[in-house]
Amino acid sequence: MGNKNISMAVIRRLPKYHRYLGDLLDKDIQRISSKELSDIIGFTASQIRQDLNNFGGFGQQGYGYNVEALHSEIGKILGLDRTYKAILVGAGNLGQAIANYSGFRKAGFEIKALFDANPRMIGLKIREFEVLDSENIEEFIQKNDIDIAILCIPKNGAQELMNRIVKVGIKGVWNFAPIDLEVPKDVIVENVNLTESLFTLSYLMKESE
Amino acid sequence: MGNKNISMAVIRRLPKYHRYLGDLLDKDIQRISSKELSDIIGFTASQIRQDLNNFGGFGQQGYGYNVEALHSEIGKILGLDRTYKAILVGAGNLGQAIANYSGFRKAGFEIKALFDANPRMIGLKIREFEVLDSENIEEFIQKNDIDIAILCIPKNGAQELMNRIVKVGIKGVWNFAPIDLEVPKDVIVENVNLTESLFTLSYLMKESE
DNA sequence: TAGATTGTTAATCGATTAACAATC
DNA sequence: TAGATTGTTAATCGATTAACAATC
Repeated sequence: MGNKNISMAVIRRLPKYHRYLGDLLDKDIQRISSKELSDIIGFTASQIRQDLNNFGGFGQQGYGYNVEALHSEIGKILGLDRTYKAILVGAGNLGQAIANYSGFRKAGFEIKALFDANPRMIGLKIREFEVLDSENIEEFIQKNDIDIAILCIPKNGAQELMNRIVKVGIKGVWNFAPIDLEVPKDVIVENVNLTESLFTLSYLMKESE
Repeated sequence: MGNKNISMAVIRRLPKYHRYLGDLLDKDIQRISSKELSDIIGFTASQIRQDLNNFGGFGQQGYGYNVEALHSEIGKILGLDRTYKAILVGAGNLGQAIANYSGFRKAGFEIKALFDANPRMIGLKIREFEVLDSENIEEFIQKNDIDIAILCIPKNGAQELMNRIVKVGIKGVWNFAPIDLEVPKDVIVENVNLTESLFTLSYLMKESE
């Protein structure tokens, strides 16, 4: 188990630090102060220093932070230095888009297979994958030591599928189904709820009129 | 301009209330107390009552809340009772998935056209849409009174496109490009950053080991 | 009426910001 | 060394939770 209790607010800022530091690296910028980073990322310098100091003293007084070192450290904190084996369930439009999404492999998530319950999808070739029958998902997970499932399925049946795959050892889920899944506490679920995002946009647009 | 200052934390819970109330409605449940809702949605009863009371006294002492009325009220608060005209830019895998996504029309967002800059995409038929040339985007926005743009494009060029469409009156953006866009303060941007979500999953999985 | 549950105020908790001594 | 900027403690701000009078 990891560090002291890091709040969710801090955790969700980490990928942003990583992205901005990557941008700086692309521009061959070698050092940056919390003040300068504040100017481009939009968090206060104080918050940036607090956030980083949850994980270690990465800076140097009078100098600031070394961009490359900090980028690499945050990468490690995010776990980008290891790999996970994943399967994707639900090979519809969204599933195919995610399967084609390359940012994935970069984060160390290797998709090993695509599954679908629809007979018309099974056997189809998508990218390097043949779509497999969801019936056989437990067997595949066990044989191939899969850690993660990406769920791009409708909410109906999602919890049942979840129960099945958790039973055979799935430890993390990237969930695009619009449902809050119940899982044992050692299983991590990260939700991407497009409808909630869209409704938020709707609210804010209404408010800004 | 809308109500008193509602915090982002509250706003992001509203779509969840709406979804759970919709589920209850489907089950023909007519009334619910903040305590019962707390049990299924996972927020405290106190928080639920605080949240709702930002917008009005929708409950009744000794009774609770009428599910149908509350669902409808939150729908109105979210702006689901009006429609917006939208275009989608970037007709790649993700763009096509979004264009096929029906939750959309339900939220009152009507996609009027798909745009792409890639000559090989232009002219393709996707669903009921022919993919149009991004070159002509300003003209289309003005002629058709478009309010919203859905951006499913790479980060390179995203800011430039943003500048162009803001100039001709776009008021909201659902942004899937992994970049924080600069916009005038009366333009709303709602980001969906898949990489940030994935990195968060990566972090949490590492931590739970 | 008695019981239930809201709406709302007050208390607590946690996150953000400010300040500054330490130190490169 | 003098100047800059961190790491960290203290102060502030905001969000969540608790409590309870109002009332259906």
